[in-house]
Order: sequence, then structure tokens, then C-alpha cells
Amino acid sequence: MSDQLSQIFSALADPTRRAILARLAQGEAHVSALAEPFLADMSLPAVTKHLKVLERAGLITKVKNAQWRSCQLNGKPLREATEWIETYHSMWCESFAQLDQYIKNVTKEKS
Amino acid sequence: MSDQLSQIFSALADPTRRAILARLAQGEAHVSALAEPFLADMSLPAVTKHLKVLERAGLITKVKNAQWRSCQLNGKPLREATEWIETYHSMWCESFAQLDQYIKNVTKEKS
DNA sequence: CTTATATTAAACTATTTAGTTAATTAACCG
DNA sequence: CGGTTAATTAACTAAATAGTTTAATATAAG
Repeated sequence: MSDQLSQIFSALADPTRRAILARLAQGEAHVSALAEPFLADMSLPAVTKHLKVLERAGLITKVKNAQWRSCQLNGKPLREATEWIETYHSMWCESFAQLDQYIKNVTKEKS
Repeated sequence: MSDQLSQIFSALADPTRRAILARLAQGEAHVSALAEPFLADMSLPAVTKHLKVLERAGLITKVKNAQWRSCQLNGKPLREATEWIETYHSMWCESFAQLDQYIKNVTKEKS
């Protein structure tokens, strides 16, 4: 699972991490601010770990600013993820593969 | 990790499963045909498990046809995945959040 | 210099995941 | 019926994941 695309999708496969990204879509924020909504459910080191997953996937970058780490969202990996999906999704929807197959099945059954 | 969106992204976070989906985008296929390109690297039960992950995520459906199980791609979950990404990706790119933040930082430093 | 704040690291545990081999089910075919 | 093909299930193992608590680091501020 070491390829970039797998890491991106894997990072997105967690509600906490998606919520963090949603928050960052409104602008950068430091770790404590990002962690605050989750501290009822999990510890701060747990959030740190989620941030590390997002960082390894390239979805966020951290900028050191005094004792704070300001996190910001990185659009490129998200684009790569949608591009992968769109390639095959559109192939499926627009290539009439489904219809082709349907016709094949019908003709096979008739013979 | 039981929510639908997490299951979809988690299913996509594996190169074997993405390859299976890519194959299915060209039309339906039964299990042995799908497994064939991977049998040098893994056993048939391993492929069966990957298909089960895809099925649980709603990405494929299996249709029983004699002793074959014909698998076909299901577009809807892929659409849900892209929709989630696009919501936050476009928010990030078009809302000038980055510029806003930049201005805030600059003015803060000046004071 | 000491103390408080922000964040990460270390060490550990429980659960999930991805794979294995061997056995089982189910349908077809001579 | 008996054998073959297609696919799954069972039982197991190794590695990864998500969380915990405690300890460490680094910067700021009195």
C-alpha cells in the first residue's frame, strides 16, 4: 500500500480525517484548533497521528510558527484522487459498456 | 469506520482493487477472469476477499449465472466519493481562503 | 532560569486487514 | 452417479491501524 494514490484514498477513509480536511478547506489552522472538536472522543496524540497520516499522503503541509504548527490543505492529491475516479467512472457511464454487455448477454441467451 | 463514505475510500485504497475496478469499467466479468492477472501474485481466495470489500462498499454487484459470478461496476458510490472531494477541493481553490490567510498573517506580523 | 503552552515521541494494546492453505459448496457435463 | 470447474468458507498468521498513557522537546513569557 505504499503508492501515492493508495495513501491518499486511505487517508480519506476516516471520518475524523475528512472532518479535519473540511475544516482546513476554510483556511489554515494550528493543531490545537484542529483537535478541539475531537477532544471529547480522543486524545491529542491521536489527532497528531491523524495529521501525520494526512501529511504523509501529501494532503496537508505543516508550517512551523513559534510553538504552533499551522496546517494547510494541499489541493493536488485531492485532484489526483478525483482524476483516478473520473477516468473509470466516466468510462463506465459514457462508453455504453453496460449496453454492450447487455446485448452480448441477450444474444448469448438466444443462441 | 462503518460509514459508507469511509468504506468506499477504504476500498479504493488498494492497487489490486483499483485494477479490478478499472477492468470492470470496460464491462462485466466473472471472478476467474478478474482474478487471472493477479494469480501470479496472490491466491484466488485473496481475490475473492478483495471482491467482497468492493461489494460491501457498494462499488460492485455480483450476479449469479450458472457456476459463474458475474461482477459489474456500480457508478453511484464512485460519484459519492468524487462529490465529497469536489465539495472541499473547490472550496479550497475558489474561496480565496489561502489568500485571506496570507493577508491575516502579513497584517499580524506588522502589528 | 523557571514555568507554562503546544506539539510530538515512545511504548504499549486491541482490532482490522491482507494474505495463506485446506476444505466445502454448487453447478455443469459425460 | 462421479468428476470437473467456479467460487467461497474456515482457520490461521503477520503486519498495519487507531487508540491509549506517560515522557520528551521546543518556544514563549514572566
